[in-house]
Amino acid sequence: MASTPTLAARKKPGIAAPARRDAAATRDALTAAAVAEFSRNGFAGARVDEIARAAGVNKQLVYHYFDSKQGLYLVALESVYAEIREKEQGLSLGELAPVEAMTQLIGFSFDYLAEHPEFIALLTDENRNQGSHILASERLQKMHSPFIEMLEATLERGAKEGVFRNDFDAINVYISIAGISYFFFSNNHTLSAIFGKSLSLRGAQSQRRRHVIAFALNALRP
Amino acid sequence: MASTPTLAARKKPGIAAPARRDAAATRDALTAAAVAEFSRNGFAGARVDEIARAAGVNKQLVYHYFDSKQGLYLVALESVYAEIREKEQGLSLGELAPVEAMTQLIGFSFDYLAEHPEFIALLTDENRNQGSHILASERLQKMHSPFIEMLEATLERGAKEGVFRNDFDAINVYISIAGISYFFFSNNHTLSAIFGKSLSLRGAQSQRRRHVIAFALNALRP
Amino acid sequence: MASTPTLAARKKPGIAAPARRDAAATRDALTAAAVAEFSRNGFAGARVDEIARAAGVNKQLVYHYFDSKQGLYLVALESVYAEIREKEQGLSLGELAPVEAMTQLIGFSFDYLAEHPEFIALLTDENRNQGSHILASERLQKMHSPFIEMLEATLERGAKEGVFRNDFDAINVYISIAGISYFFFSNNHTLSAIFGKSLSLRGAQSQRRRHVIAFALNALRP
Amino acid sequence: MASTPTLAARKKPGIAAPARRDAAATRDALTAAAVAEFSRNGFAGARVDEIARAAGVNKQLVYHYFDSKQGLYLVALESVYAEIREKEQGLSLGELAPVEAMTQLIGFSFDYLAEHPEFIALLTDENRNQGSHILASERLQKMHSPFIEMLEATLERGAKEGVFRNDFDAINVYISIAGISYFFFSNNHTLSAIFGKSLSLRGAQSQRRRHVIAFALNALRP
DNA sequence: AATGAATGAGCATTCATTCAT
DNA sequence: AATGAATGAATGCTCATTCAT
Repeated sequence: MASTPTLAARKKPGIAAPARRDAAATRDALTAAAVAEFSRNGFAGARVDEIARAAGVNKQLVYHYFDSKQGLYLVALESVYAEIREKEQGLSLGELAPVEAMTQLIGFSFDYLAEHPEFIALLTDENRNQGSHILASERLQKMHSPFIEMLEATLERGAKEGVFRNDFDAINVYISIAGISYFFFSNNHTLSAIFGKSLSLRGAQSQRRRHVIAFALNALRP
Repeated sequence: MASTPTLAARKKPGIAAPARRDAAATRDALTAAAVAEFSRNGFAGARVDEIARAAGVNKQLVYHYFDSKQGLYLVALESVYAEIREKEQGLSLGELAPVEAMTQLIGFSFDYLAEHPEFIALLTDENRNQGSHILASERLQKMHSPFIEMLEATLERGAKEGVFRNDFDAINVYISIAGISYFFFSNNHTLSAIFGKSLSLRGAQSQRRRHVIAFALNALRP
Repeated sequence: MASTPTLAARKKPGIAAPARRDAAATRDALTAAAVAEFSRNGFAGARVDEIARAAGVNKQLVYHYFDSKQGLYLVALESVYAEIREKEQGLSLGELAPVEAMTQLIGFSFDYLAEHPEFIALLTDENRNQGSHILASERLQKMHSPFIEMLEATLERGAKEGVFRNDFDAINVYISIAGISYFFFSNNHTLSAIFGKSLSLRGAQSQRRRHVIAFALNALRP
Repeated sequence: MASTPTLAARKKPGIAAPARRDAAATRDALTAAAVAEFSRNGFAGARVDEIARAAGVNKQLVYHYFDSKQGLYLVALESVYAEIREKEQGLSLGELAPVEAMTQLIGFSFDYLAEHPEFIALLTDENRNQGSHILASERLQKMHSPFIEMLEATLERGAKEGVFRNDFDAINVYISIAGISYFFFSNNHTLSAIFGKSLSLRGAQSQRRRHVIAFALNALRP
C-alpha cells in the first residue's frame, strides 16, 4: 500500500507541499472512506458522493481510479480481506500445546471480529450479493487463509495426543468456531432486542468471549 | 400473517376469485412481495415499484396501506418473525429425555434457517439498520420466543440428570447453537468461495447438519 | 332541498339514525370544507382528500356531486360571492346624508374583508387563474353587486350637494376604496415583515380602519 | 441578480457563448425561470421540471444550487425584491416641491406594478404562505426600502408648508397609496369581470393612473 | 492529478380520478 | 346516496456517471 511519490510531486523541490497529493495517497484515502461508507450502509445504501467527501477529493476521482462504484467496492472488500489475512499471518502457535493453540485460535477469531465491525459488515453485504465480487476477483481468490491450515494442524496434533476428537473435519470446526463469535457480533442488535439486554456492553462482550472458548473447547473434547 | 377471508369474500362460495380483491388480500400480497424483495435486496436496494409489480397491484397501495417504504418493511419484518414464532410454538419436546430434546431444538434451529433464507436476509438487514425497526415495533417486542424458555428448561433438566454442564447460561447457549447454524447459511457464499467448494449443495448441507448437532451436544456435555 | 329518506334507511324502524345524510347536507358540507381548504392553500395546493375528510364524507362524492376538483372550486367561489352579495343587500343607506352613507360604504368594505379572509384568499387565487372561473360561470356573471350602484348613487348625491368631487367615476372610486382596505389584509404578512411590526393585531386593525375612512373621505372632498 | 461574468467567461472575447456555461450564469438562468414559473403558478402550482426546462438546464442543478424547490423560491423572491429596491434607490426627488415629489412617488408605485406583474404575483403567493420566506430570509429582512423614508420626508415637508395634512402617518399613507395601485393590478381579472369591461387595456390603465394620482393627492390635502 | 459543471435515469411519494358494489 | 379499492400520471428529489478543462 505504500506509495511512490510521483514525479510531479517531486519536480519542484523546496517548494511548499503541493496542493495535489500523489495518486497512491488518493487511492488509499478513497479506499478507506469506501470501507467505512460501504460497511455503514451496504453497497446499495452507500453514496459515492459521501465517499469522495470523506476522502477529501473530487468525486470524479472515484471513476478515474476505480471505474465505478462496483470497482471501488471490490477494492474495499479486498482491503479488509488483506488486513485480516495479514493479522492471521502474525499468529504464532509455535510450540504451544494443542489446547493452548486452539484457545489462541478461538480467541483470535473472537477478538478480530470484535475490533473490526467493518469486516463483518462488508462480508455480510457480500453474501447478500451472493459473493459475486469475491468470485470475480482473482486477488481475493488467491488470498488463502493460513487460519484454516493452522486449525487443521492443531486439530490433528490434538487428536493424536488424545485431547481432541478426531471425527470433526477442519472446515466444519472452522465454521462452528467462527459462527459462535460472528453471529454474536453480526446479530448483536436483534439479539439485544430479543433478550431485552444490551449485548454490546463491554461486560457482555468479555463474558461472551469466555463462553465461546469454553463452549468450543468442550465441543472438541473426545 | 395470513388474513382471515372477509365475509364478503366468502359469500359467493364456488365462484372463482373476484377481479376485485379485498383489502386484506391486497395487504397480504404486498407483504409477501415485500418479504421477497427486501430479503433479496435489503431495505436500501429494494424497489417499491418491484414490490407492487410482484404483488400485482398499483404502487400507490403501498402508501395507502403501509404509509411508506419503511412501514412496509416493518410489516415484512413482523411477518417473518410471526412465522418463526408460530413454528416454535409447534415444538413439542414433551416427554423427551434432555439429550433428545436438545437434539430437537438444535435440529429445528438448523432446519428453519435452511428453509427460510428470507428470515436470515431480513434479520441481517435489520442488524445493519441497528435494529431500529425491532425496537420501534411494539408488536415485535411482544413476540417473545418460546424457544429460549424451552432451551432453558431442557438445559436445567439435563444438568439435574448430569448429562449437561450446569455452568452455561441459556442465552449464551442459544447464541452458540443459533450461531453455528446461522453463520453457515448467512455466509454460505463467502465460505464456499474461501474453501473452494460449494456449501449450498444438498450433501454439504446435511453433512453440516450432522456436525452441528454433534458439535453442540458435545459442547454441552459435562 | 329536503331529502326523502331512502327505503333502505326506513326499512328498519326503531333502529338508530341512518348513517347517510341527505344530499343537500353533503353538498353543503363539501362546499364549506372546500372554501376552507381552497382559501388556505389555493387551487393547486388544496387536496381533494383533505376536503372530503373535513366534510366527513367519502372522496368519491366530490366527483359525484361536482364532477371534478375544478367543479368544486367553482361552487366554492360562487358560495363566497353569494355571501358577500347577500350582505351587501343588507346595507340600507336609506335617508343618510352622503358623507354618512359613504362612511357606511367604506366601513362595510373594510369590515367585510376583516371578517372574511377566505373571500380574499379565493379572490386572490381566482386572479392568478386569470379569472377563468368567474368568466366561465353564468351564475357568477349574474350576481351583480348592488354595492357599485349604491356607491354611484351616493357619489352623485354628494356631488349635487357639493360635498363630493364630481370628476371621479364610480368604478375608480370603488377600486380605490376597496384597494385601501383589501391591500391591507391581502398583504398583511409582507407589510408586517417590511415595517417590522404586526399589522394583524386588533389595535393595528382598528387604527387602520380609521385611517381608511379618513383617507377616502378626504379624497372625495371637492 | 445579474451575475458578474467570470474571468473564464471573458477570456475569449468575441467568441460565441460557450457550450458550457459558468455556474453563475446557470444560477441566474434558473432564478429567472423560477421567477416566471412561480409568478405564473404560485409555489404549489409551479413545476421544478418546467423551471429547469425553461432555464435550459438539467433539473438536478436546481437541487445542486438551491437545495430544494423552497430554496429556489426564496431566491426568486429575493431577486424580485432586490430589483424593486434598486429602482427605488433611483428615485431622485431632489429639489421638488412636496406635491411634485408626492406625484413622483405615487406614479412610481403605479408604474412599477404595471411593469412587473411577477412582483405582484410573488408577493401575493408569499402572503398566502403567511410571509414565511420573507421572515426566514436575513437578506430580505435587511433590504430596507428607501421608499417609506422618502414618503415620510415628503409628507413632513408638505405638512410644514401647509399643503398636506399632518395627521396621517407614513405607514398608513404608504399602504393606501400602494393599495390603490396594487389592487387594480392584482385583482384586474375579477374587477374586469364584475364591471364587464376590460381593465387591462392600455386606455383603462392610463385612465386609472390619472385617477390614482388625483385621488391620493386629494386625500393628502389638509 | 484533479476539479467543477452537468446529465439521464431512476426513486419514493402524491394526487386527482375512476371502478365496482 | 355512499363507500372502499384501485389506478396512471405526475412530482420533488437523488444518484451514479460523464464532460470539459
